[in-house]
Amino acid sequence: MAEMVLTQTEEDYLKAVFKINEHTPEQVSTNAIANIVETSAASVTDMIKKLAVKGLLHYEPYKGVRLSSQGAKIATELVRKHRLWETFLVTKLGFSWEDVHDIAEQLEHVQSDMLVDKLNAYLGFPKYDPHGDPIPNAEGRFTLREQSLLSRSEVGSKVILVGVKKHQKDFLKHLNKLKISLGCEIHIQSKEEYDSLLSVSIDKNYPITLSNQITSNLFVRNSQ
Amino acid sequence: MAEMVLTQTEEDYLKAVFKINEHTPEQVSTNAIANIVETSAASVTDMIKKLAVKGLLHYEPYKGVRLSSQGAKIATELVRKHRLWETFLVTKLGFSWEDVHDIAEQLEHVQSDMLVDKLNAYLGFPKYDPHGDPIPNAEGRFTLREQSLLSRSEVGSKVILVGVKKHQKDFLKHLNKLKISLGCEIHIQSKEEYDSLLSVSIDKNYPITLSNQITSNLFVRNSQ
DNA sequence: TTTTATTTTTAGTCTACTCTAAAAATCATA
DNA sequence: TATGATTTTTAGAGTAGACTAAAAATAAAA
Repeated sequence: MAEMVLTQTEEDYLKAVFKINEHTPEQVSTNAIANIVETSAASVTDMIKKLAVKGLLHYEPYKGVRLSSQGAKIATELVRKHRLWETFLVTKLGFSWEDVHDIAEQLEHVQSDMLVDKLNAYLGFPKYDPHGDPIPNAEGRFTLREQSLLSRSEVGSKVILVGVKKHQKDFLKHLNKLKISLGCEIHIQSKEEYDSLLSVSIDKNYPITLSNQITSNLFVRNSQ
Repeated sequence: MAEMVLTQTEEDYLKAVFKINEHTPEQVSTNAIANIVETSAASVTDMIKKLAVKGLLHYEPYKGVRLSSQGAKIATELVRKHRLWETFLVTKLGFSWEDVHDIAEQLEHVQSDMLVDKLNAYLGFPKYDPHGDPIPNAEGRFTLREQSLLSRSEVGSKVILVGVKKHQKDFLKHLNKLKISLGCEIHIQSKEEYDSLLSVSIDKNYPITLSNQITSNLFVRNSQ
């Protein structure tokens, strides 16, 4: 299987299928893809037929699609590039984590294996991107880690923020305002059973109150 | 004049006109553009009409085109991005100067003013790229410098290599082999009048002989 | 199980960019 | 200045990707 050259659009479709599959391991529906690539269902049908012919995904009319192994490989490579570029933008250029997505979305389509290798080395072979998402290695394997939601943590425990579930700009900016960033220590002081409000101390500062909308979108691990 | 969003193809055409204009300040012919963007003359006619309607270049049928001030601004910005990225690839990622063109050709189309600003700052506001070409500043102005061709230098003089006229891979690789790189000192030992062969010493090393094909493509300045 | 609602696909069309072939204009040469 | 060569433009058509509207299939509700 030689190197297949895809258009930017084709790559975007493959990545969309991959992204949906991260959450639900079932067949991916036409509409789900249409929502992500922001186009009509009819356009999606056209494109997935084309990609199926190229052998990048398996397609059953009215049933949805699944990535083929080759399609998954390409999609994973795109995720790898996206997350490496996000890491570059934050750690080297000084971008804030809420500003890097759209730029990485463009950079990930640049074609050059040597570029990816050298960028990876330059960044020190990072395992996670600025949002705590794992960066697949050149073979497409992810480094997974123990993680759970802050909303599930026990009162009295101390945890470390290792990732965020949502990547929306306003969510990330809100975290900035609260001085919550990757790697910070969160000490859970108390929990209100009725509405799940959590009183927490961030990096030993004066306690603040977090809603469930926040705590159910923060991935943490135990502070050993 | 609000921010005009152009397709990658439109940007490539503008840059082609700009590039041709660097050498000849006349009207740019349809065929000259076709050669650079590697397409047919008919396609070029279509596209330049479109760009003329958008006010990015002045077009007289059968006479050729000139960039409008707005078109020149966009083309200059592309050159700026291209040369900043080339600088990044060489100085930060460790690429060799003959390998960066194609990658920069892709990177230059990434849209983000903030990215360009931060990249520029990260690189330390470079004035010249890895080939010695001047990097326009945010206002589109170039820093020009005293430079002449090595082939015109006098016997006995010492000069510094500040740029290359050709960017072909094989030419640059040949310079690598000869240990000729930007900033090196060239001492002209002797010159053969008949065929213009130059005997030169690079960085005080044992003299080597350079043909006119080499020396007429190297920009130098006097070693004060 | 039939009816209704939703999802997906087909059909036809549009825009951006490309091409080849032929016509028109310009340039070069006798 | 006429004639041939070259360049440029026009005309017609193809591909990629998108759209809307309508038809077909599936899922949900009565």
